[in-house]
Amino acid sequence: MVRTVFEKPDAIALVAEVFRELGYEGASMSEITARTKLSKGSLYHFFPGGKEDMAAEIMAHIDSWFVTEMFQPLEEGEPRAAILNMWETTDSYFRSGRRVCLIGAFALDETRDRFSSAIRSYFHRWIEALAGALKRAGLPRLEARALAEEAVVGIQGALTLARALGDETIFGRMLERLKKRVEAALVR
Amino acid sequence: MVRTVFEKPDAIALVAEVFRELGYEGASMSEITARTKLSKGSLYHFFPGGKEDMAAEIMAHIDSWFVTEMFQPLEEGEPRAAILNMWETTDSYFRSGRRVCLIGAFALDETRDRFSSAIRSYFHRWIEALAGALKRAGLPRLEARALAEEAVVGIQGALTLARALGDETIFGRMLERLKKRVEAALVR
DNA sequence: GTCTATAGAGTGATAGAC
DNA sequence: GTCTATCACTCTATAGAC
Repeated sequence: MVRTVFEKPDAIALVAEVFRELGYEGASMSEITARTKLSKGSLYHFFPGGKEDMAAEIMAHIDSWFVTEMFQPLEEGEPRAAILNMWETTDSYFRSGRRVCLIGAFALDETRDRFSSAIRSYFHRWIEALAGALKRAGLPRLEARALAEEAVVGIQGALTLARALGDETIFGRMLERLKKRVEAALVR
Repeated sequence: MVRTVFEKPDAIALVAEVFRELGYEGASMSEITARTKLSKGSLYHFFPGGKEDMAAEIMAHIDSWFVTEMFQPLEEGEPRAAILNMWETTDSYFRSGRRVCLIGAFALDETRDRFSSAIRSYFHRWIEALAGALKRAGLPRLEARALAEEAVVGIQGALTLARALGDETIFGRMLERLKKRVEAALVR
């Protein structure tokens, strides 16, 4: 018997891609074992709470990645640099629109009630962090809030339409528009 | 025995609400029978192809509703009036953000491949119809395209965030912003 | 030998089809 | 209601690290 040893972070990343492609309900345990090559034994070893546990750990992992790479820089760093970093991070994380937002997808289907507080806090923090950076960069509070909301809405909407249209270019165009709008507001 | 006679359009509307709330995978046949009060016999009478047939018929029904109420007016009617009608229709159809876009939700999960051409054509026609109306209202072709794309992206993004944040106000704010932006472009 | 991680057959429940 | 397939999940056996 060949024994392949996995680490939990690897397991989280592998399972995350399956949820990302199939959604929570669509990702059956047998599909997860087939696609990840992790046996049920391994999966239940890493995630004793089963499927719900997997989804919760994956969301926590995504959330903490965004906190480190995007939210904390926006909250604490030099605002203009942090905002520029946000556009780049967003583009590369979502692979220019080819990768869906798992948390956004969970917000729309049956899963939403189970994970509602994690979903809410992720989007809330993103909007607040960006609004804070825009305010520190010189925008009035209300304008900063509105622009931040618009940016996160635009990113989510572009991800939906990129999938819906099978269009690889719409996400980049939308990001570019949002970036221009933010820059125009900051030089005024 | 009380025999309630349903018509197919009623069945479509009833089942649609279940899909809207639970997603395709989340809506099990037993949940559908429980929530719609339609027996399995009735369901298979109306939808011989089962669940997939239901989803296809529902999407076709939604699509044709949008064609009549929104796309054709945009394509053929007086453009400014049709655009104003679009904002109102959008707000009321999505119940100010409390109702999800079923076609957008289907675009994100496992369902996407099964219905990809219906999903693609719905969003494509929406963007093209709006872009056409904006062009007829006087905008240059490229600006009309960009603004139309931005509007549909914004609507989808706002629907996602309304769900994600449990916020009833974000959808209205976003619609208002999009409307203002379109009006500003048209008076320029 | 002990212990932990893995493999995967086996469980009852429930799915969708008819 | 009945059917079979598949669901999420359990459990035992065992491979490999020490």
